Amino acid sequence: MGTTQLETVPEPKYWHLKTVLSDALDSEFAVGEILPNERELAARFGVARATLRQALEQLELEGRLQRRRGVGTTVAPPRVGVDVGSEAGPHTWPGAPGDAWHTEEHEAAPAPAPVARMLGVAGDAAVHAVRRSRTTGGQQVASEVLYVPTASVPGLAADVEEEPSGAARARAVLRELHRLQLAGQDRTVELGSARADDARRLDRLPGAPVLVVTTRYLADGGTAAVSVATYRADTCRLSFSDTDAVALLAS
Amino acid sequence: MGTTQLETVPEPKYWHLKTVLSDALDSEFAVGEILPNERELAARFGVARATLRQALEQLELEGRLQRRRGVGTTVAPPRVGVDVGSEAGPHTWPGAPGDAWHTEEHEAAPAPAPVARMLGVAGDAAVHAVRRSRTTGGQQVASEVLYVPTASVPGLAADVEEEPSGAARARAVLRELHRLQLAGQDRTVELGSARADDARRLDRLPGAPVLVVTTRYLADGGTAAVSVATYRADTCRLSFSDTDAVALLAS
DNA sequence: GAGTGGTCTAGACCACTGG
DNA sequence: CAGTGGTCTAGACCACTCC
Repeated sequence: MGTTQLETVPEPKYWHLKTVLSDALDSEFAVGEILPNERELAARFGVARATLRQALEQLELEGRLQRRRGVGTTVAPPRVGVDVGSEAGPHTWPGAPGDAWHTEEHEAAPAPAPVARMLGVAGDAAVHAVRRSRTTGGQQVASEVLYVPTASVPGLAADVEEEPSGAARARAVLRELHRLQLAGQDRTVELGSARADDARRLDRLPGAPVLVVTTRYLADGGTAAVSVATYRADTCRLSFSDTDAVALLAS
Repeated sequence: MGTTQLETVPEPKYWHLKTVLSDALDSEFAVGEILPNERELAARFGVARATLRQALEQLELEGRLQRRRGVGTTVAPPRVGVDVGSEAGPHTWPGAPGDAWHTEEHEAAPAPAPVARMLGVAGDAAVHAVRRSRTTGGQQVASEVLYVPTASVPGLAADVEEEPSGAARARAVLRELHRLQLAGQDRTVELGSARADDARRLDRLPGAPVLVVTTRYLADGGTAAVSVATYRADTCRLSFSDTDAVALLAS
């Protein structure tokens, strides 16, 4: 037979396409530049649009491309590193002076089931939900909800609920939380997909990939609060530098 | 007009389908159970198979489902938490006694460009590449390559290169690395897609979503080694517990 | 060989952005 | 309004697993 190669694993078209595009991105395009539209790219490579889109999806997942409906596909800047491990020194409460977040909203509502379990409260018990957001370089990169059981803020004046501004109520909850002695914290990171509300806030479509950082704040031998922060997975690189290392690099 | 609802945002079919399936998964299926095949599910919901697949993809990304070619779609167990922050106590070298990894292979080759930059070596300079793997509950969850510049292991006997067993060579490199004083480390986490070789090792298809953990090991005021570990994003939840917190919870 | 998920096609229409 | 990416369809064939 005339077979010149033993094709042990026939590479899918979209996979090959991805590497070709990736190389082209490195050599022929500048950050922010607009690519030809999908119909033209598909024609140029001789594939169906769906196949081309499969390759673009991968590249977007890797943070190489940014696609926006009605606009086009652009070359994405390198991912930004966002500090998660030592925002304002280790072992500080959220909302401590100098942290990277903007306090936005407050609501009293039941926590999601897994969070309620971590807090050790009933699934239908109302807790304080403080929403915060984080921006880097003018871009919104994360959206967070901090769940604080009422038991963690016993001194909170009842009349703050009357306060019309959500941000003011939120700050009051944080202030009260800071009275507790923080004993430690405990973080997990996992992949998720953006719910509709987070997606809107992060300027993405529902289902967009996000990195979910769940932090448990420990005090008094129990869990005093839990925060769930969702970061844009396409544009962010989470950084967990330990403080010794940071000092060392700076020196 | 007779419009009963203001449809501000018409929900895509696959998105609605996802929530329906997600609820069904919670209430009607047990972990490990096999779902009806894609053609039947599509018919049952009255959508094209591609649309059904879009919903399944999302659920797989969230770790709710597991799909295997030639076998079927099964309900996935909850994600396993894998400790990344304090494997064998903080500030220990990789390969220290008691860590969670299995040392497998060694190769002398140039490091990828970004790693070479971090190490401060030329892009084409050969470095030691030590491959390790990590399993949890019989399942391979991560695959790692540790890059060690020759300058970090000056005492390494030249004749280890003759050693036929890759694992033995790898262990020799680690042993020599442990002679250095570890000053600190610095970690980042980002989303990536599995390259062909990692995909095979992790029993996934190329392009599968992975969490890439890059660790920089600092010694002597510089970067002594860099490790790049890829974790299965569908089955893993990375945990960065600080040691105080662990002690507190155990007590 | 039968049945599964994975890839691919060629088309259509929709939602959104911008001039 | 024209042009973009996002959704959806109905079909085909392929690669893989297991009996």
